[in-house]
Parts: sequence; structure tokens; C-alpha cells
Amino acid sequence: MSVQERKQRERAERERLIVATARELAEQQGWDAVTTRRLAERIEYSQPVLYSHFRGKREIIGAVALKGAGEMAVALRAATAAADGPRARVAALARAYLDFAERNPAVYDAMFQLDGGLAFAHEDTPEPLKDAFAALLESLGEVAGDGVHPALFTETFWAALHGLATLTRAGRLPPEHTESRVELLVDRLAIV
Amino acid sequence: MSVQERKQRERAERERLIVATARELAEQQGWDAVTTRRLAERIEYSQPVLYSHFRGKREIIGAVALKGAGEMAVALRAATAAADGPRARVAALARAYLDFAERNPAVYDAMFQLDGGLAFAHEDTPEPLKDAFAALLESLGEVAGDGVHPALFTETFWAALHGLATLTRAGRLPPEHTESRVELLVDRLAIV
DNA sequence: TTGATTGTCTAGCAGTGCTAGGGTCGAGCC
DNA sequence: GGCTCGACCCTAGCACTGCTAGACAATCAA
Repeated sequence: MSVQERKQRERAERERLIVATARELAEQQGWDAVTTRRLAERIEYSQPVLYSHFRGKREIIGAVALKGAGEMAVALRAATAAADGPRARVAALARAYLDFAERNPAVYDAMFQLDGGLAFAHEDTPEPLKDAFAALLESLGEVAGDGVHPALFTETFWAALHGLATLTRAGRLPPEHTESRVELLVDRLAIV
Repeated sequence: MSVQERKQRERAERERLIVATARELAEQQGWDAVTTRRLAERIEYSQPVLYSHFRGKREIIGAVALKGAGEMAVALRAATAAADGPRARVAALARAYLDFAERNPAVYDAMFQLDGGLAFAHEDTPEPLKDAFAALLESLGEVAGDGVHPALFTETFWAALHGLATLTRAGRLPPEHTESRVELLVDRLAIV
């Protein structure tokens, strides 16, 4: 059985390699540059190997998104843990979120912009996605204010951050006053 | 000279046809379905004709975006004109914005999601885009609150709306409580 | 009627995601 | 140790994409 186990390990390792390479390529040259041929060449296998791991390019994007969601959750929790008081936590959360989006644009796109074939806001939503939302909820829930459902408040705040992140990166918003916009958002939306 | 004028008119008419057809196709089957071949077939000309009007697909998307921006500005102004008082105006604006995004998803994508080769937040930003932003500013500027720059407030509010629009349509947010989210946004962000 | 210019189309390029089918190699049995 | 068979992977190819060169036809000025 040890031979089979080794093969399974190697397969899992290769799958990680595919996802990591796709992510790397996307961060370097954008998702358009992530073609199955280029990806195959970088992992030093032929194209069909990709399809033995994933149904298609879409699923590879989905895998990158899941990995990214896990990392984002960690980053958000780390940022909020270091802050004192609800107001500071929310501010830290917002900055950490935008920072993650700016530092990992391709991953962010995979999560929220591209079609990775993932289910959102569903019972069969993958765990990392639920957890990333939970990380938002933990800090945002405590500043929702009376009579406002914490989840609904979180969704709204998240949408605002998402709008800032995407419009800024797409050149629709000048990047200079990002900090002021975040402050405005936190000041007005969060009730401390 | 009348012959040349007629030709020019016909060319302009064909250009409108291209843009309208691209938009129609995109709204019906998504932008992925808008290929140069399909588009050419629908306008009953060969592909190269498209390239005598536009540098490429990207510019066609840009043309659809510009047309859409003009329509959005009209829709927003119509909605706010019918409302009494700053608070009601902002609420009407927000609803009209999300309504436009929902009713014209392909146009909305062309404007804010896809690369149409347009310049944003620049001095050489095309007029329709500036005007759409101006339409937002007209109603949002009056509820920015003391010490907050109207343009910055407008950008932030707009980003929040954009986040709601895109996340909802991409299935990242459940569509049920959109109205509650909008109310929350207006209540907290707008200072009346 | 000719010559030139403008306009359009056919055909093709390099690239895309994805897959069928053949071949190789190694694991497991005698 | 040798053999068989199945898992694995690669070559080659499909139908499609955006875009363009070059041939051809229609229209204009002289």
C-alpha cells in the first residue's frame, strides 16, 4: 500500500504546485496570461495533466480563490487582534482588507471578480469562504448598532470595502485619498 | 459634396449599429458571447468592417460604456428630480443606481468591470463619464457633512453602491436584503 | 472610357481551452 | 527474474478566439 500512498502524496504535491504556479503567474502577468499551455510548461508537464487534477481553468481559479480566502481570514484576524477597542478593530480590519486586495490583486480577483465556479452565500459554500466572512463578522458585528442585524451590517460594510478595492485598482478612483475614504466609512458606518 | 456627406452619415449609422448590436448581444448572452465573428454576422458585414470603425473589441466595449454612462446620468437625474429633500434624493439616487446596474448588467460591466480602454479620474476622461459622476455629486454633495469634501464623499458612497451592485450580481451576496442594505448605507453615510 | 481610390471580403495567422488516442513505463503476479 | 496488464502521460488535433494581409469589386474624377 505504501506505493499507492507515495503516488497519492506526489499527486497532491503536484496539485499544490499547479495552484501555486497559476497564482504566481497571475500575480506576475495577470490572469489573461494564465493559459493552460503556459501553466503546463511552468510545472513541466503537458496540458492534459492539468485536466487530471481540475475540470478546467475555472476550477484552477477556484482553487486559488480558496487558498486566498484562507490567507485573508488569517490576515484579518491578525490585524484585529492587535487593535484595542471596537472602533480601532474595525479600522484595522478595513485597512487589512484593502491591503490584502492591493498586495494580492490576482488572488482577490479570483475570489470576488472571476468565475471560479464557487458557491457563495449558500449552505454548500466552501469552508474558507465562510471563514473569511466570519473573520469580518467578528469585528464588524460589534459595531452594527441597535436593531441592525450583524450579518447584514457586515455584508454592507464589506460591499463598501469591495467597491473601494476594485474601483481603485481598476483606475476608476484616484489612489491618493484611499485613507480618507476608509476613515469616512469607518466613522459613519460603525457605531461604537 | 453631398455624396461624401451621405457616406459619412451611413458610416456613422453603421457605427451606431455595431455598438447597439454589441450591447444587445452582451445583454442577451454575456460579453463572452460577443465575439467579432458573431458581431459581424449580426450586423451583416464581415469582421474587418468592425476594425474600420474600432481599433478592436476593447474599443467597442468602451463605446458601449460611454453610451451607458450617458443613460445612467439621465436615469439618476430623473430619479433625484422626483424626490423631495436631501435624504429622499440620496435614497432615490441609490435605488436608481442599483436598478440601472441590475437592468443593464452588460453595460454596467462595460463601464466599471471590463477594460474598455477609457481614462477615469483624469482630465482626459470622456465627457459622459464625467457627467455620470457629476450626477452622483449633485445629490451626494449636499449630504457630505461638515469638513468632508463632497467629491471624496461621493467617491466613497459610489464605491459602496458599486460593491453592492457587483457582489450581488456575482452571487456573492444574497439578493433578498438589498433594500435593507441600501437603507443602512443611506442612513449612516448621509448627513441631513 | 480610363485610372485611381475607396470599400469590402476571403483566407489565414497565432493563440485559446479542451480532449481523443496511442505509447510507455512500472507495479504486482507467477 | 521475467511477464502482463493497467495506470499514467504525451502528441496531435479540434473548434474557437482576436486580428490582419492581400485580392477583388464598386465608385469616383478626369
